Amino acid sequence: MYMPVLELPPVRDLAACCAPITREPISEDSAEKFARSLKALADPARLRIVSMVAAHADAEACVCDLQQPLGLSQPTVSHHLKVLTDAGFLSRSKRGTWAYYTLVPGSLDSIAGLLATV
Amino acid sequence: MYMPVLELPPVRDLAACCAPITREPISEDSAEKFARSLKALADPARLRIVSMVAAHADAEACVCDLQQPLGLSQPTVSHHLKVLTDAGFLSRSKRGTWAYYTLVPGSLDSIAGLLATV
DNA sequence: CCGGAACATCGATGTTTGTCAATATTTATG
DNA sequence: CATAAATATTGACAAACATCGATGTTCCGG
Repeated sequence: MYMPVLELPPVRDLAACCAPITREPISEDSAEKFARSLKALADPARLRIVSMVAAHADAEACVCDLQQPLGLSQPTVSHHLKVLTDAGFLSRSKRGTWAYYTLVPGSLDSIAGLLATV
Repeated sequence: MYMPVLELPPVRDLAACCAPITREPISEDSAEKFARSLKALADPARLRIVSMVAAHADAEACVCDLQQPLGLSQPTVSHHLKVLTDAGFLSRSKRGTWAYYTLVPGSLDSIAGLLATV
């Protein structure tokens, strides 16, 4: 009594050069999303903004606070703040004529955590 | 290459809107370097490459291994591998006609660690 | 209600980047 | 040495991006 031979899946030619896969790599979709988050951080001005916000008491800063040390125009600073906010790293609250930006708690950590799983 | 505006505006009135600084934000230089590293990772194809390399037995893969699942041309895959290698995330070793890429141990972790200090 | 202050949005511009086709380079093999 | 295979490099091009000046918008004080 013997088992029927199982048909082999249409595997690609593994013979030549490469080691087998030991686990699934991240999906195309996850890569896309993760890349979007990293892109939001991958700019010197934006990294400094995040750092400056974190360096403030209350982890809070307004545009007027950032413009001069960054050496960038006000529209450019606003642009970067929007990118960081859209990506979920900062949140905006307006009080009077000022707009205060604060770090979203855990947002940086979650990126750091994702890096470990890549 | 375009330069940000260099001239510093006259000292602004600090009185008005903002909380004091509790620690020094990262330097312009560190921001520049860190951004370069993040930029190298901030691309869907490159994240998938890193993941695919890590997913291989021996954490090693050759170009031929990556091209088809990525759905990109061979020159494009080589380009991404070069970016990741120059940034210190992958290392290359050639054996015969094949080029094997492996993860540089700790390189991802060090980026994750830097994120915490921003 | 008017002027000014803080910030956002828009439009334009030069730069960087991701991609591919074509070509060069390197290595093994006949 | 000639050929083929795997990879790298080059050149070109369109899309994305960072930046700024000009302009809109919102809010406060007189």
